[in-house]
Amino acid sequence: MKTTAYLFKALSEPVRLRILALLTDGEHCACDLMAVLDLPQSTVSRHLAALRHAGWVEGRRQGLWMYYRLTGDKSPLQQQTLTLLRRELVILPQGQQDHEALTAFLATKDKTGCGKAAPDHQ
Amino acid sequence: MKTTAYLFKALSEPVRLRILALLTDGEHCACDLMAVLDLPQSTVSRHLAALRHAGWVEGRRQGLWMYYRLTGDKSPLQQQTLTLLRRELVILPQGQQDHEALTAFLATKDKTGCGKAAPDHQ
DNA sequence: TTTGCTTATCCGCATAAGCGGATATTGTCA
DNA sequence: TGACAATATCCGCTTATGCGGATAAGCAAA
Repeated sequence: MKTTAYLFKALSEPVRLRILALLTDGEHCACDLMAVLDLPQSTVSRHLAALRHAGWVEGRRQGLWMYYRLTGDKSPLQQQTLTLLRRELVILPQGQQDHEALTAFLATKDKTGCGKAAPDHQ
Repeated sequence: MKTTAYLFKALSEPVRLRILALLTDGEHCACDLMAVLDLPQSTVSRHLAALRHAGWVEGRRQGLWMYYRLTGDKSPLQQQTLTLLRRELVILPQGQQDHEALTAFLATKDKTGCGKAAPDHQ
């Protein structure tokens, strides 16, 4: 019962819901999330840790970058809850805004650096 | 997003999950819940208020007693989440214990009083 | 090894949330 | 009305949680 409560506690923060929504369409590195959420690095990292401890996401290190994605084999409760949540988040304004902000950021992003748009050579 | 988080926050407390589980098979008055949960009246009342504010349960006053039940028309997200949750809670030991404790209490309960077993006339 | 970049953790602080006894409110019945 | 029962709210307290700057740790390339 306590662990079930813990599962939902991880979903009780708007920022964490936004992160889950962003990870719905694949893995992203922490700095991309920072850019979209527009929050300090320590804050984003802390929320990612919370989601990881509750088993919602998992991280993969590749060089300097940490790539996060939704956990592969979740419990049935988690799997099904996530399905519901996904349906909910895509229709929320914030979810749509974040998604657009992410694709916009990725399009202009400097692939060699992180958390910042590509320098403007023009 | 904030309101969705608020929805899940209500589910992030073991006591509140226990209450939801107990209400799964119908409405019960607050004092019955107190007896099963074995918690002070103020604590139970507070958790019931939290569930009510988040829209998970609704109360109906009948004389002195307040009868609580799962909300009739919930949002789709709530409805579906509750379905998942129900499946989870019935297989948890605590959920089964509480359920047994409730039926046992109701069997011996003094129908005219509340929160206490029937006086033993023997 | 040094430098620089990304991420994780630490720190002090502020706010939120839980607790349970005490009190207030609401309703019943004599 | 007064006494009592059930519930809600208030109170002071403690603990949990979030915040963001500062620092530490991990990694790559010079």
